[in-house]
Amino acid sequence: MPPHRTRRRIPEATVARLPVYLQMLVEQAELGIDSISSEGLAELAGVNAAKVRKDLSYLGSYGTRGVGYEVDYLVYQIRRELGLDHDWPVVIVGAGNLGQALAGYGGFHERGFPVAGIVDIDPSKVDTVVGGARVRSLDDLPQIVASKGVSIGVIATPPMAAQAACDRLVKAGVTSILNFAPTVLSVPIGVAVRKVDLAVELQILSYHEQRRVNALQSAQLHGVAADRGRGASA
Amino acid sequence: MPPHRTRRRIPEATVARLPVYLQMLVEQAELGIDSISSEGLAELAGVNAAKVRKDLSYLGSYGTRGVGYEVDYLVYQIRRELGLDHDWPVVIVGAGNLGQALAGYGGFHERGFPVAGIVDIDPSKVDTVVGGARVRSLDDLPQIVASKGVSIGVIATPPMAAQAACDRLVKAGVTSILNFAPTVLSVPIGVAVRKVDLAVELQILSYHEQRRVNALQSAQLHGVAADRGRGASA
DNA sequence: GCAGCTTTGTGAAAATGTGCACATGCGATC
DNA sequence: GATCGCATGTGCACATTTTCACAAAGCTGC
Repeated sequence: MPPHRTRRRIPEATVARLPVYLQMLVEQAELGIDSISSEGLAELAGVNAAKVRKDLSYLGSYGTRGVGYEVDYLVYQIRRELGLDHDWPVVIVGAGNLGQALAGYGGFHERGFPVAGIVDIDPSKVDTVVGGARVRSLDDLPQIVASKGVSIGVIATPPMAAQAACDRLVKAGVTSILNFAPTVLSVPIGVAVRKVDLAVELQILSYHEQRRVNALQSAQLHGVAADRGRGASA
Repeated sequence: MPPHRTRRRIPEATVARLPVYLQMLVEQAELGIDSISSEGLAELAGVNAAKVRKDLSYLGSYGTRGVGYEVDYLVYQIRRELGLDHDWPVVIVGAGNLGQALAGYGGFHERGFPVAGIVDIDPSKVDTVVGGARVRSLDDLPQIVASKGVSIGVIATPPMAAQAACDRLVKAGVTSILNFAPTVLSVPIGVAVRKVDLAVELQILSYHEQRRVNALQSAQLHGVAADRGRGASA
């Protein structure tokens, strides 16, 4: 048997939930729990138990019927599947408000994504120290990426500069990008991009607030009491 | 006809894309463009043209066949549907790294979400000034929410404190929550929650990096040249 | 007013994701 | 070592989302 066969592809929706399971499992492990049922994990993760079982079944049959899953082993398997059995250094482009907060955010290193460097195009920011890291010039990007083996870049620039930052990251050899700028990036095929847009999140909430208001008005008009709204959505 | 009939429900996937369209449309408007086709908008937003048309069709028939959509009018309609025809003040709980960055991030106010206040439980942080706002005590939360008409809360606390922060927000009358802590919040029915977990985003990218590596190894083993990887995903 | 070109709006099909329900298999107990 | 209870793993039906393909409709020029 080959040491690591390329397994059947895992559905994207499942990939997005695995990190949440992982988080919960690690917490349980720290509490000394060594076995957990799909139902227990489902409750912690805020999803349906059947979904947990189906998700985990993509990894293989790692549960024991009548018992549940061994926490440590599951942690190991999810980590392996997500490629978290080693660190992935990241480089941050943009040392503004957000970039500095990210660089100073301990959670990155703690969860396997040490900050290999933070760069900015503005010479007045270069050599200042934020979150324990010295800001370096954008021109040092290729050198940082190559020497530290970085494959993930984080864009925390103003929107206008995001595409340029992206291009330089890609040219330097980065193959995955986390984009905080409210911009659609264009990248060559083979480069993965994920976008986090804080304003978009708020606007989605705004939509739900708006509906709530409309529903209330409508209920008053028609003398109805209901509006169950929407429950929590992870 | 009532002034604003409660329209057919818009699919969640569409709601999540409308803010992106809006962003692109506003940019086009600023460039002086006053008409755009579904194909043009699709390219800007990084999606498929059919999807744009279907998404917009949930708002109503606001396009002109053979011509396209009038940018200004579409901006108006999307804004109205998302409830962005007025501001939604937000309150931030947690004045750590992230909370401070969020308070100082101009994009919120600019896009209709002024920061009505930032609170922290730590007395040593209270009364310090971050991003132009004075940090206030967590105990002032009800007063801030009531006086400023806040309905959206942002949680930027450490994970351990997130559920407590959430409970206090809900008790103060907040009905939508944006959670940056890596925790699953439990809220009463009718309260909307969205979660942004930076580490989760990185872990999803890690999965794709991992697959890339596996695919490369596998290709080498079998003498194959391919690995088209995954293109950009918004 | 009609022909031709363009682009919307939308049924219908395909793909993806979710949740139920239950057969299967494992451990415990006697 | 046979029986029982319990939780996994999965087939299947249903729901949601995406994509295709095309008729309907508007604008232009003759």
